[in-house]
Amino acid sequence: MQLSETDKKRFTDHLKKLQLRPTKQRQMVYALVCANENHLCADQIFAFAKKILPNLSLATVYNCLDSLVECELIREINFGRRPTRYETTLGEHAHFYCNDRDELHDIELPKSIREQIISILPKGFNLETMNVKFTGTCDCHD
Amino acid sequence: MQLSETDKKRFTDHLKKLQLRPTKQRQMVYALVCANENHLCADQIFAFAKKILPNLSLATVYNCLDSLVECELIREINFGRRPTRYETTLGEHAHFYCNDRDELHDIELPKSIREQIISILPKGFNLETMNVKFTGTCDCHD
DNA sequence: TCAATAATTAGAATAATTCTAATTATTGAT
DNA sequence: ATCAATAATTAGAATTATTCTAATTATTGA
Repeated sequence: MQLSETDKKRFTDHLKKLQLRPTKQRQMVYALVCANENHLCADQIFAFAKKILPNLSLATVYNCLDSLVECELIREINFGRRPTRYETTLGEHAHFYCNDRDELHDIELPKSIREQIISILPKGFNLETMNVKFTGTCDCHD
Repeated sequence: MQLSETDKKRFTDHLKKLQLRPTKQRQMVYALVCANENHLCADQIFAFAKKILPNLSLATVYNCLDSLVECELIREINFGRRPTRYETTLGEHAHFYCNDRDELHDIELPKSIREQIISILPKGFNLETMNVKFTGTCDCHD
């Protein structure tokens, strides 16, 4: 639940760039997103964080997540109508959503393929984000 | 707002395969999804359809959409936390969501690229759907 | 035409998220 | 360190999209 020195620096630096304050709530939320492979959603983060910051409000978790996304420390992942999940913004990859187990898996996306995908965009489309998403079932039992 | 002969046949055939009944509500909803390039969402479909079927209920629109998806006449498109939109299942393509105008655009996705993307999935992942999604802004004024 | 079954309806309920207004914390300037 | 200005947090209400429920109506095959 603690940030490494590197992540702590990343945390303060990214926030500072947008003049956002490094509050303990934001740090807690960021630490939880970093610590979990499992791509937590807001209410899971709230449940965990509440144990350590008992006065924490769910609205604050949403606010924190929004500002962490804004300064690009974390990214949103949406699948269908399921609640938004979050991950740290380290490296590009695709996502696989397992219907059976309601779980997300990261899938490595080679840079060359990523570039090919982006190249299909015609003129006049100004790209901000690109996502590759799979759904299905999987044999993983982690 | 009327289905072509081809689409009408597609409609009854697909439903029949799953023993679903070709009701006038389902046909209306299907016709609206087919007729609109604009990838309507449930409440837009409801608003249009209500003019023609005044007793129509929003729940029915959701039910119809669900059964049309189930028998693969239409497909859901989700972007972030926005309401689900729908399109007919004709051909594979990617989607571009324009943040400025809250609009979806179809982007042609060459088969070869699609195959390459699918090939990144490791063993143990049993694919059901694959989606390529872009966000950004665009110059389109349609 | 009738019974069985499926679909529709209206409205209530839910889930995730956003908003609001009051309180508290953080910041940079003194 | 202190203070004013500003930003963030909080609790709870509100909203949005969607789903559920139970009663009514339509469709189907015999």
